[in-house]
This record gives sequence, structure tokens and C-alpha cells, in this order.
Amino acid sequence: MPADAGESVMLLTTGRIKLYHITPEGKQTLLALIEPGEIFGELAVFESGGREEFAETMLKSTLIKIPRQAIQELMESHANVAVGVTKLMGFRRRRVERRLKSLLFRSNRERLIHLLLELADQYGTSTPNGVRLGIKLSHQELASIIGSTRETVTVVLGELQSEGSIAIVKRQIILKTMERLAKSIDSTVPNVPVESPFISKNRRPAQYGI
Amino acid sequence: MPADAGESVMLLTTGRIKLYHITPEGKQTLLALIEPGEIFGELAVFESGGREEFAETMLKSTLIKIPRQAIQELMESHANVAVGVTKLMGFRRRRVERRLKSLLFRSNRERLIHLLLELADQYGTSTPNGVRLGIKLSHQELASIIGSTRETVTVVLGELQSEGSIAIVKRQIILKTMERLAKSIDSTVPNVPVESPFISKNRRPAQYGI
DNA sequence: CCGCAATTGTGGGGTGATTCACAGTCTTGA
DNA sequence: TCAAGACTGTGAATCACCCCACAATTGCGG
Repeated sequence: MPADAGESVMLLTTGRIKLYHITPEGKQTLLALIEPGEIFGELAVFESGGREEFAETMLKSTLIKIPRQAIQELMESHANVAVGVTKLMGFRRRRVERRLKSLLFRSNRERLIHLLLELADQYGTSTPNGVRLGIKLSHQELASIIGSTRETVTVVLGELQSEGSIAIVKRQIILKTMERLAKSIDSTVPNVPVESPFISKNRRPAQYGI
Repeated sequence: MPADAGESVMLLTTGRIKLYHITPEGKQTLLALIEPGEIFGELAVFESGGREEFAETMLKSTLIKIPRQAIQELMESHANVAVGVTKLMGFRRRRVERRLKSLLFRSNRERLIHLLLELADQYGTSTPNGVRLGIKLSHQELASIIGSTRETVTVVLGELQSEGSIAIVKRQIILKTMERLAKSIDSTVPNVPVESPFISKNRRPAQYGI
């Protein structure tokens, strides 16, 4: 597999791939986990250069390399392909935005719980004891997702375990009380009427839900 | 302008719009600033429900509301429309990902500088004294973008000002030494060879640039 | 099954950032 | 032009989290 993948879109067929970025300090930030059926490197379709992100296989993976030009033509000639690509990009963007929201203004503990719930959503399978995460991530990796450190993750996971919220067997995390965890992060109940500090009282601008 | 915008894509023609999210605690996180020519609410095309984000005008704005169905048909019949939408979504995703990267593992000060540079890039105009940001954001708003607090932003801006890096006149920020600022954040030089802590020495997985 | 490396676990010191409280300044609508 | 509300500025106390250092455990490759 050559290193010149910049001019192509990659389609993952089996396995799992980790996309990440490395900061100047050598710390890494996980950008996305790619599952079979997903494409990545799509942004390369519209621009060339800028190759500061890396991909790394987490499982034995096979993928198809689609030349940039081919997919561009395909999108132009077959509208449904274009719609599909758009949809995929939308999903990934939404994931990123959700992560952004959980990152801003949340404690380390809350972020970790948030992440666990999300992983459960994506990779969880129900068992009698609770939801088992079908993905193995080291504490280091978890930390790199929530923007924390290895040690802190270790500690918080320990706390959650002794609180009985999760169990860890063979490096597999099992969420025993999903509901309780979920509640513990969004019902940090604000009794204050939701009032944005940004919305002036006298000159209130137009505002809508979207 | 009705509040039922959920079923439509909005196209901004003039003005500026702020998209944000409000956390249960009432804190707000800015998701995106929309400029003329951009669309938002696109995700609504593919899914209904889920309306936890808000839009607020920052300037007098006019926008066109395109019904969900119309754009879907348009995308299917005119491939170039689909390509365009995809492109726009890509840009926004890239912005979010960049922000995410700058959020993880960076100090408050670095994040603020990073933000100023980005704003200069988007809204800056060159003047003899430096680059003037053509956008007014309160300290509170700046804080909500970088995930900090109003007070901290005030302090850091003060520091930058007395360091001579920026000047503030009439609530307008002027970047006097862009290069110096830029250098101060990415050349926190790591002489360590870039070696991911995630890459084992014995069983190194496949890894490529993308 | 043995050994090395990766991973997990734990504590203590230091600190950047939040929180709270209040004062001063700017701005805009009446 | 005046007043009320938004915005900016500042200091003190507190705390969550990072950083460093080292021990214990697990797991993989030969």
C-alpha cells in the first residue's frame, strides 16, 4: 500500500481504521474511527496537498482506493452517488460537532462518560450484565479522544468501576447502568431558565431553532 | 420568520448568522458563523427531529428558505448541486476538525491566539498598523468558542495587548504582529522525533498519510 | 512458557483556570 | 441626554487536572 494516497478517496470494506492528527508536541488527537462502508480522505477530492493527518489500522482491514478523478466524475454523472457521499460527510460532521460540544465546558469525568455512552451506541452489544463495548481502546487512546491524560482516564475509570457503573473484564468495558450514567451528565440540572448570556434583553436579535 | 425551520435548508444571502448550542447548564457553545452564500440546516435534509441548535443573526440578514424536499430533488437531478453541497459541508467539517484539534491539548492562551489568527484569516483586513478584525465579538463570545471563561479571555487579551502583539481600539481587535503570534503557538518545538505513543514497536500496524 | 514491552495503577507537587464578587466603562434606547 | 443594561476589568480563593516518577500487571512474539 503506497504512501501517496493523497489523490484518492479510500473506501473501507472490512476492518477498522483510526484517523488521527499529531500535534507539534507529539500528542495525538483522534479524529475519527472509520467503519466498513465508510469513506475517508474525501476532502482530498476538492483540494490537493495538506497531508497532516494519519490513518492507522486497528484491525486487519481491506480497503479500496478510488482515484480522485474517478469519484468526481462518478458524483457528477450519478446523482445518487453524490447524495450518498454528502450523507456520509454529514454524519461525520455531526459526530465531530457533537464531540466539540461535549469537549467545551465539561469536566474530564463528564467527557469520559459521554464518550463511553457514545461508544456503547456505536459498538455496544447487550448482554445480561449490561452493554459490552465491542471495541478495545487503551486508556491512552480514550484520553486522546476526550483531550485528557492517560492517568486521569485510569483514575476516572477506576471511580466508575467502584461506583458500580461499569465493569472491566479482560480489558473490555461493560456499562452496567447506562441510564444512570446518562442521567449523571445531562441532568446536572440547571434550574435557571435557559437564558443565553448572549441574548440581550433590550435588543434581542432574531432567533430560531434549526 | 416562523420557528418551524426544521424542514428546510437555509441559504444566507446577506448578513451574518451565528449557530450555537446551549448546554443544560445554560452555557453556550458556538458551532459556526455563517457567511453569505453558505447554507445551514443541511443535516435536516436527511433526518427530521433533533432541534437543539439555535441560530441568531449578528447583522441584518436576509436568507432564503429552501424546503427539504426541493433541495433533495435538486440534488438528485442536478449533480453539480450535490457536488456543491458536499463541498460546503466539507469546508465546515474541516473548520470544526481544526477547531477540535486546537482545543485538545492546548492552553487557554494558545487557543485564544489560534482563534484570533483564524478570525484574521476570515475577517481580517490589512491596515498600516496591522490586520484589523472586521468582526466584533464580546469576550463572552470568544470564550464560548475556545471553551473558556469570560474573565480568562479578558486577562489574556490584556496580556497580549501589553506585550504589544495586539491593540484594541473601539472594541476592534488589531493584530500587530501576526507572525510572532503564529510562531508562538506552533513552534512549541518538539525535538522528539514524531513518534506516536499508539504505535507499538514490535507490532507496528499499517500507517499512511492521507 | 519466557521475557520484554505495553498497559494499567497510584501518589504527590504544582499550576492554570474557574468561580465568585464587585467596580468601572461603554452603549443604546427612550 | 440620561439611565439601565451590557460589557470589560481585577483580585482572591479554590480546585481539577497535568506532570513526573515509579510500581504492578498484562499480553504478545519467539
